[in-house]
Amino acid sequence: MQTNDAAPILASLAQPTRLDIFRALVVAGPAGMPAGALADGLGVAPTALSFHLKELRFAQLVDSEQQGRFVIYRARFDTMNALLSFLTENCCAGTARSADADTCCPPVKKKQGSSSSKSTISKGYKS
Amino acid sequence: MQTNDAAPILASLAQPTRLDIFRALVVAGPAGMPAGALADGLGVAPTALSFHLKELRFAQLVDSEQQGRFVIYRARFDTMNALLSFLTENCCAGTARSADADTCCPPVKKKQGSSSSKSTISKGYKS
DNA sequence: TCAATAATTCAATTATTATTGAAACATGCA
DNA sequence: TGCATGTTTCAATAATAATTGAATTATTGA
Repeated sequence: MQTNDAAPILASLAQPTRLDIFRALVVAGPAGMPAGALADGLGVAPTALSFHLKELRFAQLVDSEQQGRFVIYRARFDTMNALLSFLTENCCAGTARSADADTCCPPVKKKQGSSSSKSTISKGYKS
Repeated sequence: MQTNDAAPILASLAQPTRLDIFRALVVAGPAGMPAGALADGLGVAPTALSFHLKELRFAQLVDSEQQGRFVIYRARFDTMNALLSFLTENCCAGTARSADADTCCPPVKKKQGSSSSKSTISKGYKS
């Protein structure tokens, strides 16, 4: 994944209603939920819900499947996993990962002076 | 963390330039980088960079510190960790976490029929 | 003090997103 | 067929965000 793939996915999660929708679908798990149950549960107007679900589907964060007159929505864990990997992939650059619950690396007491690591964008500057 | 805390943080990452800035700062680690080096490395106009850094600072994703005539920016790992925890906290609802690299849970072959889990928003519907 | 460098603020423009209500489409059942 | 339910589309409006260039502030060194 790259910046330009990740940004639209993040954008679709960056809206309270959509974030709530996605989280509800994560909790619902593989069984998914029909649109109406989401609307009722979250107190969102059907029109607004449809709009947000469309955004989430476009970002590949959810799947939908028609079941009778319901449309069942499911969270796409594969996309979420790819996003999380992308967000954490440079997190531990050069440092060991904490044994603790932290997913991204904590600030580490570093020793100064070793010249810039693998960054392609670091640029010399004199302090 | 709650939806309304997470959404603005996600929003500040949901913009390609800002995502690149943040990732560059993650790679730079605790030493951080001055604004100008980011501008040069990423090819962003100083004005635009300032705008985006302000957004990131507002979202508490970066810190800044004046050092001489440079302003050094650093990624805030604490905020990123909190965000990642929030995004993954319901991921494995009821299912064992994969031993693999997946941070969020993969879809699991589920058995149907057990009534809705701990969701507060699930709502009965007949398929 | 003056000039040069680093960074930010301001104002104007453009582009994108979210919300609403009305209408339309689709499915299931009497 | 015809009505009720579930969901989506459309059009209009309101709100937010991003980009640009010019001007401003702050720091350093000649």
